[in-house]
Amino acid sequence: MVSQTRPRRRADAERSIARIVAAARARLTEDPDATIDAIAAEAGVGRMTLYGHFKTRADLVEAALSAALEAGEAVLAGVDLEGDPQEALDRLLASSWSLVAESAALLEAAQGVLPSGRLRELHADPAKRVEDLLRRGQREGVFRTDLPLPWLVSVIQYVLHGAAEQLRAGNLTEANVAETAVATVNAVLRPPA
Amino acid sequence: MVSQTRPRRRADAERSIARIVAAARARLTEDPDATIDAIAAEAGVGRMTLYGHFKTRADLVEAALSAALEAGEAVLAGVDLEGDPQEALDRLLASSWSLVAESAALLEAAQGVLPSGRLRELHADPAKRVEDLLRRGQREGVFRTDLPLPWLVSVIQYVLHGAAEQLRAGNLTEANVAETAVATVNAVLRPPA
DNA sequence: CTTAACTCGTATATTCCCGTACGAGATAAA
DNA sequence: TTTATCTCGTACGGGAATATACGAGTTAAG
Repeated sequence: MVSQTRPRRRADAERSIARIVAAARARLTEDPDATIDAIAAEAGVGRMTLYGHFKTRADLVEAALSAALEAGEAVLAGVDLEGDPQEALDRLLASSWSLVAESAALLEAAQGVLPSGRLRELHADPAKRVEDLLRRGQREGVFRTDLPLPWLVSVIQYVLHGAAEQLRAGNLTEANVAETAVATVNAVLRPPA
Repeated sequence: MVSQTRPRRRADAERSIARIVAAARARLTEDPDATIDAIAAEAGVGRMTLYGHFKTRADLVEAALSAALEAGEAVLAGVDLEGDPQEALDRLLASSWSLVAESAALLEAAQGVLPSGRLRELHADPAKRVEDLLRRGQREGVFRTDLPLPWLVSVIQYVLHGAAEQLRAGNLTEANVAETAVATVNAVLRPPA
């Protein structure tokens, strides 16, 4: 998964990096412009330690985004995408909606600091998995075919991102946010009358 | 419409202000963190001239947001919202989707610099108009009632904002963006089977 | 135990942006 | 034409954030 360029790395360094990346994911998700200071503080490490592992801000953002996408991949890999596409999508969203929402937020955070090519490259694999499922659903007549596929994928992201936002704002609750998001996505994908 | 605190203001000042506000709307819509320099440059005016009319960044953002919302109000006021709610909404979106998308973007830009109370206050009127239409549609059985009304309003914003974004990215074209956005919104509001 | 790796504080350079001050020149309004 | 307003350049100060430099103390690994 992670590039193993340096064969020797001490255990505490490994731990620090993990905590920094976790902090970056958390912090950047709720504020795309979060300071390096803030991330270091949330990770419980000195700012200089952080710079020891990530020379530039872009490095850190990319690491956070990669970690989130890898986590997403791991979850997606564990979901059964066979059978009825509608139910498969429900399963997928139920188990990964928050991760997808996080990825979308990080993607936005990375928009400015990473070259757009690198961005698309990182995001290609997870997007493709959703895309394939939607395509199969379209073939089987379960999902609408009158709108561009990439648009449908984007709308799913917008909805999940929005759901996370409304949850933070207190307009949705932990109890109903997943249900609401899933119902909305299903409505978007349903073929028109 | 606009407060007339200063009875005497020269015509060229009036013109400058108009150009600055227009530039702010355009610039902030596509980059919420746009620099005052950039806005002044796009307005074709010196930075100091800008400061002559807007003492602080918040003032400028608020002016831009107000202008966009007023423009939206003007358009909304000209749309016939009576009759079948579904068709009324289609009319409304067709004639104002880009303005709503712009307002959403500016709203996001203003999130950090304006007190949230002032923000809600500015946004209350236009939002209410859409909300009323949706409510009427719900009563008449045209729109779904199983999801919270504020959520539906938010989703409309997300979709329109996303459509504008995809248009900028080149994934949608001028020709199909409105149609796509409207179809998506209709799908969201349609009662479930 | 010895070494190399890691942590982390302070200090500093740099950059970017906001906002203010001053003042000279251009222009609209009377 | 006279006057007040407006434009706009240059310059300055402050603040925040990124990134580097140096060095002393701490800790894992052999």
